Amino acid sequence: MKIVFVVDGPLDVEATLARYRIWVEDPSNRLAADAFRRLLRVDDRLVPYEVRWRGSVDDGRLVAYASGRQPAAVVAGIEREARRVFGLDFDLPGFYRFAKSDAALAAVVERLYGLRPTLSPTPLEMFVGSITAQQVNLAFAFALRARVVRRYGTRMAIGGHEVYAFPAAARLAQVRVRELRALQFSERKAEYVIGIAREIATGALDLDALSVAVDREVIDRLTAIRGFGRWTADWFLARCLGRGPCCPAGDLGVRKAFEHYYGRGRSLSEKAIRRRAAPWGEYQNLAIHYLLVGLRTETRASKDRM
DNA sequence: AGCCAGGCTCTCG
DNA sequence: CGAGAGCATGGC
Repeated sequence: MKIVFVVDGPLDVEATLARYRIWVEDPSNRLAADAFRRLLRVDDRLVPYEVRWRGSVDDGRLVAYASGRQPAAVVAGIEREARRVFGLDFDLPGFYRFAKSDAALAAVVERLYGLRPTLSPTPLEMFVGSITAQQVNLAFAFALRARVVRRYGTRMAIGGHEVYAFPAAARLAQVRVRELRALQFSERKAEYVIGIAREIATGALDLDALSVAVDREVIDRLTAIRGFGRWTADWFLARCLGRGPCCPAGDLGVRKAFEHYYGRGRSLSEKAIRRRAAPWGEYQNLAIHYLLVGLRTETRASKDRM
């Protein structure tokens, strides 16, 4: 089975997928030099696939491969996940035209041409990632999540490369708090992870309904769940649903980015950040991603020079 | 050693 | 309500 993707607008694959290299390795999203590998979960089946890329930033093509013939549901599932991981549904050309009106954005956009946000392949991965990332440093957060994947996920091999399926909600719903404590989760985070897994497994949280709900409803629905605050809801809108007009203004990284690009070294309040981002409308999500990566790569570049 | 990490809940005034 | 403590651990 083979799916060819025509990319609308520029795509810098290395920059877009860099997040899979920077911190701890993600066992369910394996990035090698030549391909991205993952397992698609369809009902009770796991289907290995890989995505390769060729061409330039401005004229790139992606091709997804799975073995043999596959039913339509599998083909559609792989296509959907790949589009998410590579950020293919973002309107980069429109954003670039818009970014010219803002000096800070214009400069960052030029330097990071072809960068796209990566969307979480599934909501559960996003939720578990968010819970682990609450309050602690990101390296530790990714390590925690990777432990969950290795402990409760299903291991398979794709062309000699080890890949884990992210654990199903039903599996995580059965986990005991003390098991996660052994993986160095705090009592609270263990409860949150098991709680959201149960909400999904039982259908109490309707993911299909959530994916089409308006932003305000998504925020209200998610923040009603224990362990889910505004920060988690905002990032879910941005990095799972791919909504344009969202602004995780409480995020530490976002606050640092606004301080750097718009505060002349002075920090902005969460309210002030929302006020500043609101006029960006549909492009808030993209703009904030560029500012975050912009600051991170700027810092890194200046460190390398020293 | 001590403070801070891409927060959230719970309690108290 | 808004502020403040507590959470658990790793890195500097």
